[in-house]
Amino acid sequence: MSDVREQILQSATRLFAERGFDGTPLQAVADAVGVRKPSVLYHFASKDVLRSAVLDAMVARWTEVLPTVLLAAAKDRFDAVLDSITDFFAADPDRARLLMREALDRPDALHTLLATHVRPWVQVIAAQLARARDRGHVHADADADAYAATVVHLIVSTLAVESTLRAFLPEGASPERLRHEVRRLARAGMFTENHVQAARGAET
Amino acid sequence: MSDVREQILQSATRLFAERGFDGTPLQAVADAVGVRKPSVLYHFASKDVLRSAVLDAMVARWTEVLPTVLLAAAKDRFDAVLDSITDFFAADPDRARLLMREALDRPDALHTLLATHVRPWVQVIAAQLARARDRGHVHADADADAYAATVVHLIVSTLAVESTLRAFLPEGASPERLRHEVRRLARAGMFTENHVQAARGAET
DNA sequence: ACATCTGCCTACCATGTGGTAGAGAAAGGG
DNA sequence: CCCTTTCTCTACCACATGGTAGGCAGATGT
Repeated sequence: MSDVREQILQSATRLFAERGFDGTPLQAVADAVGVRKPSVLYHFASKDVLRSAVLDAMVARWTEVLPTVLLAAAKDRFDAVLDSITDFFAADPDRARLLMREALDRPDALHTLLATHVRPWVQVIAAQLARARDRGHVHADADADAYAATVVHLIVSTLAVESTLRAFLPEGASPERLRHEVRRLARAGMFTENHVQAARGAET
Repeated sequence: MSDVREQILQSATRLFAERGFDGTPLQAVADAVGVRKPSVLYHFASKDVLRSAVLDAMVARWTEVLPTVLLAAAKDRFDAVLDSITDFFAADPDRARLLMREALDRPDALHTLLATHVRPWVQVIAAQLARARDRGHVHADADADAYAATVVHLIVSTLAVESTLRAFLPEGASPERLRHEVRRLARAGMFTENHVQAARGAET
């Protein structure tokens, strides 16, 4: 495909994530790419089409990466699943910000998109927890579906607003502390005391 | 104060939370109140002033409610603190959405605001955890500051995008399951196995 | 009574917005 | 070689936006 089209998608993703859809004029996208506004509208018939394309591109990369997550999950290695999700969004925080913005701007649209493309994979985590619970490794009162949803949301939303959250940490603290604590919370919410250690390096 | 001024603040809060600042023309605020656009600009010199006023009003209510939280914290009742925060944002999800939007739109501005007005209170939670840890009631590897920041963020962000998160739950599941699981995660992240039960109803 | 102030209005303006029309360069295909 | 297709451009449009100017009714203080 055209190189320009790809650049537009890339710049639009960044700008939408940073300033929001309503806060980003097409002119800004055009400027970022180094092209005129009508050229943007040549590749994407309307601003709304561009928005969909940006989202679709992100979902596409997500479903491209997910087999890895699934593979890890198949081995029942909890941390590998957590890492895959974290890495995907940490690799480009625009993704996390974009998702949060969509959740706020168009909850229904994102609800549909998530239910279709992402929910099956989130349920992998839920199933993992349910299996482990049956074996008595985890908290008996855990709600598998809600747990998986909450943990994924916690990872994504924390990465999305990391810079703001640092307001609660001592001056100059590294954001690593937040990410580390998110992992600890996710583990502590799943495994009972005796199995936290075991889960860390190897299997559940 | 003028009744209209109050109504403008109220409508603007709701609209900014729902559609975002950039997605809300002053005309929409005026319409919601049943007044002409210049009247809005009479009470608030510019749209940006209105934005600040909306945020300030929310922070004001927050610091109005917080003595209750502090009181609860003074008694070291963990759940009471959790409840106070949850209730404040659940009472009006616009607050949660507004905060998340600000975190995305103007991270630096919100960072400053939080560091000034909210951080002291979040540290109450951190201190609570630190104290309990010293007594051996909680996970030894917990990062008090990061834990408090993460838990507060988890509560707020979950309420902000609750409707979207339900995409991960079975059709027709109640959002209560999410809120419940958030609580369970917060507890499990703080207390060691033997003390979770104790913390639930009474003291740490 | 008068002047002043408050609060809301109508009318207007400059600018920015998403989007269209249509010309022209470049490249490929017969 | 010419015709068509692809892509980008200039020029433009209708409209919404944040904001201003100034008038006008009613309350208030003297």
